[in-house]
Amino acid sequence: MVVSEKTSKSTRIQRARREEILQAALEEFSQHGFRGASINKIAKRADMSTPRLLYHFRDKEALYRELLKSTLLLWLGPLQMLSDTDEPIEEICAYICRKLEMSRKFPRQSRLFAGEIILGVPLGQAEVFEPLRATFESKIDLLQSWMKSGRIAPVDPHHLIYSIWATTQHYADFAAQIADLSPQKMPGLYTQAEGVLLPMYRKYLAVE
Amino acid sequence: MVVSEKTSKSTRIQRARREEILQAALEEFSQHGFRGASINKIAKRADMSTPRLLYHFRDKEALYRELLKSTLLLWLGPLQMLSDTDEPIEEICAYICRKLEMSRKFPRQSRLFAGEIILGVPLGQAEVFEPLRATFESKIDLLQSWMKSGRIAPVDPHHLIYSIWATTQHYADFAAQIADLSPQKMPGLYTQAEGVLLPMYRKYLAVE
DNA sequence: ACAATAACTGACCACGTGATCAAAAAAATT
DNA sequence: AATTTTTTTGATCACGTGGTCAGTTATTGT
Repeated sequence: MVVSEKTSKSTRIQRARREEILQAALEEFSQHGFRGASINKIAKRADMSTPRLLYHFRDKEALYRELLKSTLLLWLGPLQMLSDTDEPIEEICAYICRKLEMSRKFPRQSRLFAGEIILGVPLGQAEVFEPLRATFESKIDLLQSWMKSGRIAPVDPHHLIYSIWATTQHYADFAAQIADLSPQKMPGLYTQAEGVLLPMYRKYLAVE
Repeated sequence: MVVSEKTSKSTRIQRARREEILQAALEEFSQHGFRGASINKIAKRADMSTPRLLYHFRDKEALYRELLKSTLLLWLGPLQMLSDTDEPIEEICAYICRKLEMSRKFPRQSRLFAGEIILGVPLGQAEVFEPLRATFESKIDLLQSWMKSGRIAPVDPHHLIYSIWATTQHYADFAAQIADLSPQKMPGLYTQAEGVLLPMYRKYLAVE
């Protein structure tokens, strides 16, 4: 029987193999994008034959889709944690820190996500962004409420979030460039980044 | 005779065909990265046969390399224009505007460049960043001189530039995401972006 | 222990890939 | 007009791609 049909019962051996495959797939897809990646090479990386891989995942797209799904969840985590508080500026700073930590800890996932958006859309773009939309819009509302009550400076909330995404993800997505141009080596970079970004947003959002 | 050998004499027909090919190649490479792109499809896009394309460019890599070279030059332009002045903050704001305009006018080039850095490095990364390094470091020096003379607030100049790159390029590279999440449609977005970014950097760099 | 099912293998397929080459057509040079 | 050189074509190549399938081995529940 084919794996994907009986969704409920999944053997531990299934879970194990799938995990190995996903690990290898993350490496390949994040390095070459959907079209540039090869399931043969993914199989080789996971130390198994291609048919064996295809026994656990129906096809290339199913594998990619699953990987992207979990990545999106990971990506969304820090944003979901953003919640109402008395000190919204510190809450936003905490969000920035979480995003920076994501870049540091999961650079491949960040690049996979970036690749999916930058490169042409292999699977329907709506499907990818749909779960993001709801969370995003609720947080936009939250920011606006903070602005209306005068707890942070009034700023276009959409672009505020875009700029936070941009600056934080940049350290994972463009790591190669940054590594080449920075005198400091990678570990210290993230502390420096915090040192620049946090004061910037504190100043920007402070209401005098 | 093969085209690439006689570098000096290039027929007008050569220039014309090469331009057509480069145009099609930009489309393909920016959408799928180096490995994901196909010279057959590039040829089809340029409305010619594959051998014909390969008569004008030795191989896939030569085509990609040339495209990337000109893209890097384009990318570098705005940075090179950054020069010493009495009002360094306005100079930096002008740089931000130039970068935003690049994102608006040349999104495919921006994505090509991003793809080259994010995805694994097909050609030597050093080769790509080498011409960037010199300009970058000289501008770092310029920023530091402004800080020492107290004309802008003292901030890590490297990360300052990274953040500008990130926020401005983001609008081209992640256009799909932004288009999906923004209520406003594309033309107005860049004006809004300016409205957010310029005040932010003005506040951040202002010396009270 | 034994049947049933899950997990895996090796051979194989059609197709797209990047690339080559001899020969023909078109342009440029004389 | 004749000749050389540039440009283009069609056929062809070896190879890697995503994917299938019949048959074999391992694992599981009874």
